[in-house]
Order: sequence, then C-alpha cells, then structure tokens
Amino acid sequence: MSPKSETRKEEIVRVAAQLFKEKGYTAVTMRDLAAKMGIKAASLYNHITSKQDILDAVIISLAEAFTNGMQGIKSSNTNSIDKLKQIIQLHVTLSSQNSYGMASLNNDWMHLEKRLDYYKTLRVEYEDDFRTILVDGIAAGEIIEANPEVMLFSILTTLRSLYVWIPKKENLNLEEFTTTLHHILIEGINK
Amino acid sequence: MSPKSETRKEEIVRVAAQLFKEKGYTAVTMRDLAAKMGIKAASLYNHITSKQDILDAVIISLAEAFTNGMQGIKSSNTNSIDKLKQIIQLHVTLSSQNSYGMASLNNDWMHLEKRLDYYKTLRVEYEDDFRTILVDGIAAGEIIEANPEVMLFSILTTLRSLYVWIPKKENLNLEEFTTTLHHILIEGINK
DNA sequence: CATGCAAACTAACAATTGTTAGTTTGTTAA
DNA sequence: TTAACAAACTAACAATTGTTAGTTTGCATG
Repeated sequence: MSPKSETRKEEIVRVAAQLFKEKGYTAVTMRDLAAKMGIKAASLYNHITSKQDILDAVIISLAEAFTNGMQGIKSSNTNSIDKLKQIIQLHVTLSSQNSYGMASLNNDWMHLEKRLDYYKTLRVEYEDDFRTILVDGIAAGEIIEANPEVMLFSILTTLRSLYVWIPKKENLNLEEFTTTLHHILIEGINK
Repeated sequence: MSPKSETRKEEIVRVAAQLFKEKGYTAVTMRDLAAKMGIKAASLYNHITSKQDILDAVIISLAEAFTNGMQGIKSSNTNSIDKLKQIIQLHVTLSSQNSYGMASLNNDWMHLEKRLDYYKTLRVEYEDDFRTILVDGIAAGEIIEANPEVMLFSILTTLRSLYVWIPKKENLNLEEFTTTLHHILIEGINK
C-alpha cells in the first residue's frame, strides 16, 4: 500500500466537506454522510470519533496551510506588491485544491468547539501579517495612502470567496485567472 | 398605534436574524429564539407559521431591496463608473441597515424551500444587470479591457461581505468609508 | 360589567439527532 | 488452518427538534 493512499478516515472527511459546502455543518446529518459513503451511520464511528472531529479535521488543516503559506511570504525578500501577489497565489492554490474545505473554513468555523480558540488565533495572526505587508507597502511608497483596514477588508474578502467561484468556471485557466486577479485587485478597473 | 411601529412578527423576524447571523439558520432552534424573546417556543406560533416562514421573511425582503435598488441604477442616465459607485452605495446602505439579514442572505439562502427558485431568479438577474454595466463600461472605454467575469466576481464578493465588516468597526464614518471603497475598488491600490 | 383579542402559557407529539454496544463479514498474514 | 484486524452491520438509546392543541392572562373597547 502506497503511503500516499487515502485512509478511510481521510475519505470520510473529504466527502463530509463536500456535504458541508452544500448545506452547512449543522444541516448535514451523520446519516446523510453515511449514505453518501454507501454505509450506515454507525459504521462511520469505526473511523472517526465524532461529527465534531470531522469539522476540526476539515478546518484546522486548511487554516494551518494558510499560516504556513504566510510564513513563507513574510520571509521572502521582495517588495510589498510582490508579497501581495504571492498571497493571491496562495489563496488561488488552496481554494482550487480544496474548495469544499474552504466553505467550512469560511462558514462553519463558529461550530468548532475545543479548537475554536486555536482557529481564531491563526485567523487573527494571518490578518495581522497581511495588514503589516500593506502598512509597510504604504510606508515604502509602493501602495497608495488609503486606509489599510479598508484595503485589507476589500482584498481579503475577495480572496476568501474564491472557493465559490473557481469551481463554477469550467476550463478555467488558473494561471491566467490569477494574473487577471492580480491586475484588478492591485491596479483597479479604471481606464 | 402609529403605522410605523413594529409588529410582534417583525420583532421576531428581526431577533431571529441576529441569531441566524451568529450560528446559521439550522443551528438556531425555536427554543433559542423564544428564549431571546423572553417567551416560550410555542408562543412564537401565535405570530409566525413556521421556522421556514421566518427565513423567507428575512431573505426575500432584502433580496427585493437589492433588485429595486438595481432598477433605479439601471435607469439612471450616467456613465458606468458612476453606476458602479451607486451600486457600492446601495450595498453599503443595505448592509449597514440590516447586517443580520445580510448574513442569512449570504449563508442560508440554500435553506429556502418554497421561495428558493424565486430567490435564485432575483440573484441571477442582479448579477446579469451588474455584468451588463461592466460590459457597457468596457465598450465605452471607461473600464479596462479585463475579463468582466473576474471583475464582477471580485467587486461583488467584496460588497457581499460588507455585513461582516461594517458592524465590527465602531464609529465608522459611513460616508468616508464609501469613498475609500470606491477608490480602492475602481482605482486599485497601486501608487 | 362584558366582550373580544393579542399574546402568553403548559403539556405533549412524532420525527430526527448523534452516538453506543455488541456482532458479523471478509481479507490478510502466520 | 487459524488468528487478527479492518470495516461493515443491527438495534437501540437519550436528547433535541419543530410543531400542535387547548388553556389562561390581561388589557382595551363597547
């Protein structure tokens, strides 16, 4: 057995994330999930310890992927516009790889329990790092002198919604899309 | 009794929307809602016909407000950049007046039942009108020749997230905020 | 005072929820 | 062949869900 092959638990978590995206965590029952897996609800518990456990697995791994990505970007020796482009790339990559998980990350994080505080910490740190890049860019004269909070909000909410949009466009050329997005977010749309 | 005073049903719908924003429609029980109203769950049914009925009231009225706003903007005799500014203004206004309802509109629309198709129609028509403004703007040389789908996505997702952001900022000067948002969305952030 | 009505109440229901206990099945390894 | 184990099963549970029926309360109007 290849070490890369998916375990049964990973399969359950992956399928659960698809359902969570459609209806939200609370509206998905263990019987729904079991039916989609082709088994009975009780059988799920041979692999996972609780429904909550599934949500934790979906959200935390993704949140940590964003944190890791941001660490790399912070330590890269480039100007702030280039760092912004790297952030956009990070969001496009993770959102296209795991659009299901991104839905839970965005909409169901409040149903985390044990790991809620940890998630919130990761989120705040990510936003702080993002804000610092913007503020440094303004100080360096690379970014306009507008309110960094509003810039952060505007760009980050667009990036956080990629998971809805990317899977809807078939044959989407991700590289071309990323370039267009760079341009719109950074240069605006005015001619 | 003044014709403007809130009916008991309206009060229930308003309080319900607050809870829906915190935890999502499915996770809010009728007992939760009743407790927040200071009454018993069964008493709610003197005023509303079902839980579903509440969600319909929250979402549809807001969706129609957006549709009405867009009608006015379409028929205004201005260029496309000015129409965009009017759209931004519309979103800021409705999101600041009813941030709770906006949460349901964004996150719980899939739990509509009888009115789901109607909601989807309103949504598609709104997006079509928005796209037309962008495409016309490109044709008129007022907007850059980038993919209008990407522009639509980028701007609209930012506007749809205002409901999260606006209430978090105390003492937010809405007029100043709107101006900054215009500038960032239309001119970009590059110096 | 009597009537009507808005708005609350208690009590209960049938269905659905996440989860547990104990058992069976089928494949792999010794 | 036998032992071990992963992974499914049946049956059931206690709690929670939205909702209904019937009743009581208190205020406003005639």
